[in-house]
Amino acid sequence: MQLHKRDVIEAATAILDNYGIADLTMRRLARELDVSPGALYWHFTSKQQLLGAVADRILSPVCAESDIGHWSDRISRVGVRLRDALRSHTDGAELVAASFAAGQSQAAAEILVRLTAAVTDAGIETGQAVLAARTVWYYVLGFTVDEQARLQWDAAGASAVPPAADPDRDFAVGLRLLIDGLTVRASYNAPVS
Amino acid sequence: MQLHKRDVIEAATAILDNYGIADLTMRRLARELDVSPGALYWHFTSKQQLLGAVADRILSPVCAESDIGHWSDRISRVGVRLRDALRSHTDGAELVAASFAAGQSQAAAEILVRLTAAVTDAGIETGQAVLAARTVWYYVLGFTVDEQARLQWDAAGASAVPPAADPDRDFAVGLRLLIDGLTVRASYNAPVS
DNA sequence: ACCTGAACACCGTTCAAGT
DNA sequence: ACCTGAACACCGTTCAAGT
Repeated sequence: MQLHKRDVIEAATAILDNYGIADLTMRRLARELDVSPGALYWHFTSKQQLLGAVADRILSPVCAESDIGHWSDRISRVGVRLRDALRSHTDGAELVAASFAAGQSQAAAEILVRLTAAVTDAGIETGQAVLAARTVWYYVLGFTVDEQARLQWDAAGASAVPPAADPDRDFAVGLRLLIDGLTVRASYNAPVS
Repeated sequence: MQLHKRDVIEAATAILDNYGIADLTMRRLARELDVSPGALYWHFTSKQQLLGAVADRILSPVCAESDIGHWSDRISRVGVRLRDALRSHTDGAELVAASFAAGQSQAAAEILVRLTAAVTDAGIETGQAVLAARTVWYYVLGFTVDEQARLQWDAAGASAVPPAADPDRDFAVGLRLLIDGLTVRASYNAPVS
């Protein structure tokens, strides 16, 4: 049976979900697929590129989402769906953050474009819109990396920091803070009515 | 000559500055200190703990900073000083982000406390203040990780994404966005005058 | 108390050689 | 075109034994 990119990404996602990012190694992945480690390098030029493909798979439900309505609803929706997508895979936020930093996730770039469009519709000028969109991105990724890290602490039996009572509400607080900030910024650029 | 924690942290910082986080390994560090790798485990229980100590060293100038003035100035100042501290070491942001996620940086926790105090002084209730402080933290770390990652791309000769013309100004935009958001949130809690 | 030496169980990546 | 086998140059961590 021939090895295909899709099979590799699927197997990698399975390891991630079941064992976490620390166990997602090229050798372990090859073993799971019953091939030699070198075989993976026929299909991917590096581990980073492979992880980028996994990141794109994780983010695909966010990209598939419709993008209509008021700008603030669009930002909220992307934020919430993004966090959901990350949380549906063990260490999903960490993997996506790493792939984004390495410039290996096309889907991450696409989500940033959509956030930028929503910010622009709020009435922020283009130059600042990209920066504001990134701020939202950093927030969602940072919050979720943190959230998933705390899960590991609990699993490891570290009861020093108790888990948040209502993480969904906590997440919404920061998101609203950003949207409030955008509303203020936009009002400076608004035409005098 | 006896090996002390301080020497180890100093040597680790030197490797970080000169070669980056990828080269900051326990074995490499031991070689540089002319000891066997096992010797490091007498002074530190794990690599994560050692990196946490390096993170604390990187963040120490931020903790030493005075903390007076209007709440918004205090947040700006911590943000700017934090970014400066991270940027004065190769991969500084990545190292601190990792140590924070692992719960190994005491200095990071202290900075978060200071940010929370500033947010509280803005007139935000305690529960939300911690969340808002974290939002600022995620922003500064996310922005700077990104900024330092782009430096590596340039060094590697990837001219696809041109470097930002004025990163200091770009950084200020996101910071002001957050402060504007805090002002709005605070006004809801403000006593009717 | 502090450190060495050596081992254990791994890594990512490359590449001649096979089919 | 696609993959194997084997190597290269590494990792973090542990622990008996030395001083």
